[in-house]
Amino acid sequence: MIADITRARSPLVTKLSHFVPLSAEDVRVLAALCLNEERFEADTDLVVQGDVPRSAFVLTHGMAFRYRLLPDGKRQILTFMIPGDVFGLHAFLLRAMDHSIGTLVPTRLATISRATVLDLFDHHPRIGAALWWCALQEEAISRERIVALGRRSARGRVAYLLCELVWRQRAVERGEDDAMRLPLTQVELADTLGLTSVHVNRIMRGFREDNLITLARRRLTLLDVERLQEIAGFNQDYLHFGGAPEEVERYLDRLEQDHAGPHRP
Amino acid sequence: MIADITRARSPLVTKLSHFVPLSAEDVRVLAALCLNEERFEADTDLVVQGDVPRSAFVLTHGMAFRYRLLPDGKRQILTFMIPGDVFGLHAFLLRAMDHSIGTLVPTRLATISRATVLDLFDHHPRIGAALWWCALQEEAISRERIVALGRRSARGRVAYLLCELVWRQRAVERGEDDAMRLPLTQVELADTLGLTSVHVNRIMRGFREDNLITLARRRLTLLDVERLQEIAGFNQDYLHFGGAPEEVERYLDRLEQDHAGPHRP
DNA sequence: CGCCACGTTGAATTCAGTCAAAGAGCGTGG
DNA sequence: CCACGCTCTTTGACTGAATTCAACGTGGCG
Repeated sequence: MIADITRARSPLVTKLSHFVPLSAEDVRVLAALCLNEERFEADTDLVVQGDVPRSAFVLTHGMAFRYRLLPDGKRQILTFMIPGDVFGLHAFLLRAMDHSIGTLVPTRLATISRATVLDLFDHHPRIGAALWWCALQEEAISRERIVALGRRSARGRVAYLLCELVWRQRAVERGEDDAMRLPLTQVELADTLGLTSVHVNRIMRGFREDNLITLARRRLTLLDVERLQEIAGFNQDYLHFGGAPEEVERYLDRLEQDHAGPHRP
Repeated sequence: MIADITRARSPLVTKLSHFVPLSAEDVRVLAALCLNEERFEADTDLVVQGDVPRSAFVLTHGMAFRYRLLPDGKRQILTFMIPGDVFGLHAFLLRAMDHSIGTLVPTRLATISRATVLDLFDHHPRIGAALWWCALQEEAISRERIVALGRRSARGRVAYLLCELVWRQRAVERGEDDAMRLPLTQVELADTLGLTSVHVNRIMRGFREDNLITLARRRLTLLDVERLQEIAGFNQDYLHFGGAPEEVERYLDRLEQDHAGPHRP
């Protein structure tokens, strides 16, 4: 039974495990969360600027992105969401979304009701901590994006984005470490990095000519991660994959025990 | 007594009140939080990249900024913190800070221990909600920065930053609506907006020549907010000052009552 | 008074954007 | 099966916004 769950380990579980070690019970609870998936086609808006946020979601398959449309028609892509990413955990406090979320490819979401979110925080401290952690990581990713847009060259920005996506992918998927599906057009890369698609194209060509990447049929492979990270000034520390400090571990153990009584009588 | 507290209304209370209506009790609790201030000089690092985060802080006086230093010596300023801003609420989950925080002017902080943070969330639901809200606002500010850096012209970026700072200031301070202390050098503005200080200088001169701003002895006044917002494509909605949806209000009322028993027997 | 950090200005340079057109890949339907 | 049309990619020539470099002001403070 446990073996089954482990084999079928969802991206969510894999990701959260990087932050906080989860109990078998936690894994079971998380697996249950993802049972009711809803499917969406590619190029569909999941959430639109101005909507009232309702529940939280886990992205279980596919890929999506947050974006803002400006009055003059320009678009800025804020972040990409890959399997295992959670969003809208506390957004229900807001009156209106300040950005939209759209799919890049056919995508599946599991909805988490507000009640479930509150229950997770109340009764599953390790999951609660891990979810907080996801929020922290997302903030860190935003900060890194600001750094990239503010102070990196166009080449550096492209290299940085490729590195980030591959590192995040690594954290939720077994197997191929330096390759991934990249269902992004050059227009989308440009709208993410504050560049034009023409310029992105020239930079990608450069990378291909220098044997740093291959990109065929929407598959990206980083041939020389070292060199790319150097170009990007990339350091994966900001993703904070690497567990909690001792102190937090101890704290969570204590909470776990406090809950053990009522929950396993 | 209550009148006294109201008169001395701290920036923190003023800011949180924009999000969730606070009870007199809440105001008292928040006032108590800010009693033990620690003072720091200008140009001092409060937190350094790599530090293990320990507790949370409220900035009560002065001004600070989050920043990242890059290997090549460049600096990117991430956000500015003004009185009433809270930081580090959940950062203690992390092993290491991925950025630093420094003061711009003499600044005072009140420390909130981890235990206090947890107590606030457990026993003062309205404060807890308001603090969550602060986190949401901060995320929204980061997203807006990404939009500015990615898709706005240099002129638009400068205008946007001035608007944001003045709007945030308005939310914590009575009186002058379109003016504020701006203790930033042009180098700092440049490091915030992904520009060079030379270019920032030329843009500010332009704004002055067009009678859009005055800037004398570190005091900034926006003479034509409308026009500046137009240049920036600025819309204050992303700051989410404006209260919670009905639904959340009702939910908080319920929680409040649940807590009324144990706390006021 | 004179230092020093910050602000201001000009001229040359460059990185990235704009515009325009051609090529490649892919699904669809004749 | 191939031709068509669509979207995305690629390429070149030109333009322009912002940077770089370098010098000169200036105002606050010891």
